[in-house]
Amino acid sequence: MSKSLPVVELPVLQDAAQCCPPITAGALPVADSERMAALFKALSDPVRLRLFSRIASHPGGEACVCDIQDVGVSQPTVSHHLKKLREAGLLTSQRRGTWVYYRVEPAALAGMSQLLAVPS
Amino acid sequence: MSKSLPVVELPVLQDAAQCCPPITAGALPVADSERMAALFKALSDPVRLRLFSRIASHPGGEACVCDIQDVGVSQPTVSHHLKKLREAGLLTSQRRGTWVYYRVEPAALAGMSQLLAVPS
DNA sequence: CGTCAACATAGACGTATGTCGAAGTCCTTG
DNA sequence: CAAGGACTTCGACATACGTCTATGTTGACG
Repeated sequence: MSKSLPVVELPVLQDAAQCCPPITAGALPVADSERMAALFKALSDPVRLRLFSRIASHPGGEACVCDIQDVGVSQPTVSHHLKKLREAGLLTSQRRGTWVYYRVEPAALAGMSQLLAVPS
Repeated sequence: MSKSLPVVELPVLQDAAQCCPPITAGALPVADSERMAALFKALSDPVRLRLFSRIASHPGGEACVCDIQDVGVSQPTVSHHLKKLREAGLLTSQRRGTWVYYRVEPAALAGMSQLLAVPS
């Protein structure tokens, strides 16, 4: 356990991109519902959603924790939420020197977007 | 408390439709993050997501509980999940005779879709 | 009016979640 | 090598959640 960050781990994602047709197009199979529900669960906390939005909208497409950690909770809690988002496959992280940078995993975002796409 | 179903109640929704620009466009304000997180939370359970998809894709745009209740959990649990989805503003319900019909609230779906829209 | 079917509510129970303070890891810099 | 900053991990805690069985409520129909 002396090794450092796993760097990446997209358990849910896999191929969430071409995962699912729009939810209005047909009943979602069980397996897909579990994968997609895990993604939505990652966004189901206000603090987590704000962290995600800050990273997604950050110039350069990435942000270090120090850039986004003023969200009203303690720093360990921020770290905990970022871990959840990473484990869900919504973010990837990379350490560069002193700082750890997070960026959005485009395929995961695309998967959710596609599922919730409205007919027109 | 002898009255029947409230029929509708869109607490979160309100104007979730024109709520938020894409998450990639800027940091989400606290209030918006709370409203949108509540919507995602409603979809964060596999059973609930499947119920929602069944209603969303049902011919005529609506479905009675009897049409969709075979999702592997007990009938009260189905009822509980539908209530959660309704309270979140994702569904509306209407009793007609013996059956209760659920349909998707388009504005709520549109709000989430818009928030998760990808740049492309 | 009695009965049945469709659905909702109540209550209980185990588990998951969000939060914090304290302590640990890892890298930089003097 | 010592010190400090940037994060993460650990352990504890209160609360929320998903599920069930049992019980209500509501409307249709004989």
